[in-house]
Amino acid sequence: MNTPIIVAIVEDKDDIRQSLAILVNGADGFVCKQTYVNAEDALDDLTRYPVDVVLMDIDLPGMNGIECVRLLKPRHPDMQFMMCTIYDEEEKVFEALKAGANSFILKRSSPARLLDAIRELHDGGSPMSSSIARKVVGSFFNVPAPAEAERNTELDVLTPREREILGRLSKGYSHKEVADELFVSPTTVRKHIFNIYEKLQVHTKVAAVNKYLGRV
Amino acid sequence: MNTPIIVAIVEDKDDIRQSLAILVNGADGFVCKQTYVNAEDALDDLTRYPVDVVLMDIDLPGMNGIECVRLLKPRHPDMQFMMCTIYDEEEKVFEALKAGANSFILKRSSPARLLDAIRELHDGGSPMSSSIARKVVGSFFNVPAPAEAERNTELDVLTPREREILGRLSKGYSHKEVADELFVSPTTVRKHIFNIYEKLQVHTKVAAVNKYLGRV
DNA sequence: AGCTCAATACCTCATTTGTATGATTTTTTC
DNA sequence: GAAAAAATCATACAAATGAGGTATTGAGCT
Repeated sequence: MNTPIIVAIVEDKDDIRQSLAILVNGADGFVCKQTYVNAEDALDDLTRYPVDVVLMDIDLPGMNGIECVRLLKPRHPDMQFMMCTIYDEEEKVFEALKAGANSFILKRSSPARLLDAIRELHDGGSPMSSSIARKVVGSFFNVPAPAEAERNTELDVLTPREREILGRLSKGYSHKEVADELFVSPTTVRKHIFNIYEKLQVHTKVAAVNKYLGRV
Repeated sequence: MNTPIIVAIVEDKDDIRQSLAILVNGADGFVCKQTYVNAEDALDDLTRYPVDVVLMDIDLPGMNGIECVRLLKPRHPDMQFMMCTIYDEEEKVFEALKAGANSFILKRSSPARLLDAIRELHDGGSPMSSSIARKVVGSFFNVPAPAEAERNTELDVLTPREREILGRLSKGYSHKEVADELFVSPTTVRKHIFNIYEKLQVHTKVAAVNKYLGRV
């Protein structure tokens, strides 16, 4: 390794901060000489002496980690911020990303994964714990978030064919359009739809589609 | 051991497809019995026989992988799609995620990383190669709420009354039910709905509701 | 004072849809 | 191989819907 990646750590809990520092310093290609127990100290010091990567705890006494990033990022756009948190709270994730954080990982990640992540971050990537990535992807693109295992079990009572038809109804297709696309008679489609209504306990397309898209 | 994760592979190149299948089947807790050389076959078969996780190549002959996801995802919201690609092209990433893809990894990922990713995906995460995550994060605050802004402008052409009525349609109400609730005649409601259709350029309730709920 | 637009309301017509009943053929499952 | 489930199609009727046009009222703007 030629020049090592210079890392700073902002974390109020002594044991975690020291473990992280030991981990980073013990690994080849990484150096951590700057650690801070609060955001105010970090802000002051990192403004003057920037580093490559900052591991930033979110929940800090006084100013929180997100606010600290918001202030530091504009001053040193090249400095990469990796938010470290215990919980993948949705709001915090977005707030942090908007503030300019580049990466977001859960503290329960393995040491090896953490070091990988630091390197990826330094190389221009945005490593994220996958559960956090799900939130980002889901909300940003308005994708129906299935996530939970206990989602619409109601739809399980539908047959594959019924789901197929319902999928097309959800796009605003008429009976006839569905029939044409599936190469069956409109009567058949209507029969299927009728069966779907019975199973889902609804009486209109919109209501059925709402259930289908989990909008109930 | 618990139930294995059922995986399907859509990939036109024989060697890659077979390697992937061997990798998946060779690992503990994974099973892959369904592989497809094109999107059309996958679409047809997976509609009827859904699996847990689909590894989807983007560049396929005929229909591409993104289009395939767009069609399959609404039918089986629980099915998880992992896009596999060689390049991290920005547009494709967004397009795929908007289409409903849950995960996005580069083909050069290691076998171990791939298997990890499949498991994380199945557990509700959205594993992404960090270079791809960077693009997602980047656009996150570059373009402040693009989807919402776009959706809103479309709905802005509607009058408050029209939005009120559309909101009730989105709950599956009939003309008459809306009329009763708003204390106006059904004819009026129909006129409003007609105007809404004209403004939103649609011809059915479901299509209008889709626009209203930003599911276009 | 004149203009525009939203909201209200009615009429007509053709089409779509929801409901019901019944039947045949595949496919799945036991 | 029999039973159950799914998919197919037909006919029929009443209600809901989509597409046109027309008209009155009141609010807001110039």
